[in-house]
Amino acid sequence: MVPNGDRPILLSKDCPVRQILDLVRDKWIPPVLYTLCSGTRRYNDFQRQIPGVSKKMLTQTLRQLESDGIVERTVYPVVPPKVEYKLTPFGEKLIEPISVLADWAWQHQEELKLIHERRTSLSIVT
Amino acid sequence: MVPNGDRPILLSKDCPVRQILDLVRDKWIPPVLYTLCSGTRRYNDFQRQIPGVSKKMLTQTLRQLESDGIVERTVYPVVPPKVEYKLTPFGEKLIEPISVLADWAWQHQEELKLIHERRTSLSIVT
DNA sequence: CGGTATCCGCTTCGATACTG
DNA sequence: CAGTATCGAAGCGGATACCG
Repeated sequence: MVPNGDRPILLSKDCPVRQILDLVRDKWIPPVLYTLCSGTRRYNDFQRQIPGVSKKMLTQTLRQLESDGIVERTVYPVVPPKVEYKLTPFGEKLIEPISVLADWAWQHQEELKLIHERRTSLSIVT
Repeated sequence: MVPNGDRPILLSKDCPVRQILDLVRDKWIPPVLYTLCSGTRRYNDFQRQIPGVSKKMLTQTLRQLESDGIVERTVYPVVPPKVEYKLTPFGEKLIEPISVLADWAWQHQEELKLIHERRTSLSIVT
């Protein structure tokens, strides 16, 4: 982030920082990754553990992560259908830096709480 | 991120992780913070250094960051107008974890590049 | 120079209904 | 159980014009 050295700009589509931020920008990707941290999950597990996610968005997110090589999808040919999702090795590596962000957030939750409260109180006025 | 211990869920609005992710989700916040890393900046500096940002979004982003206590805005009563922006102490602290994310992205740019290329080639097909 | 104001397209996302 | 299909509202964000 800090412009040490002579790295290219953060803003072009070719910039890796831009690319990882784009991953995080996806509303449901962090919740899904979080759910997958502790192991293999089934479709319904996500629906129960992630409050407010619709089937549409859940499927869309899982498909995206699958085609990104972050999540592996396994279909068992049984009735009723059984589908399992788990992190790929790359997916597990991706957890690391996000964890750092998460840890920092927990350590500074008081400041973040202030920001959030100020934002919501403003949006009520407007 | 990793659900070690018995931390509350990442998904509620009260969760600090959710809150910092919401900051990063804002399209123009990372570019603006990046620009501010190396010191005080004026309005026009952002417009020149951040390709593609409109005045509307730039102003909106700066106002947001100001009311969040992340950026400090100083107006000099001169003609022509002169306005300076800089990070607050909290803003500078906020740079740390994002830097970690950025460093990770640079170290894994090959994998990220693959993801990005796959995504864009798919969107052309669709 | 450093903004506001307005219009509007486009994506995002939630709700609902249906399926193998 | 694990999806797919369709619709429509909301709002993000770009373009343009104007202002103190």
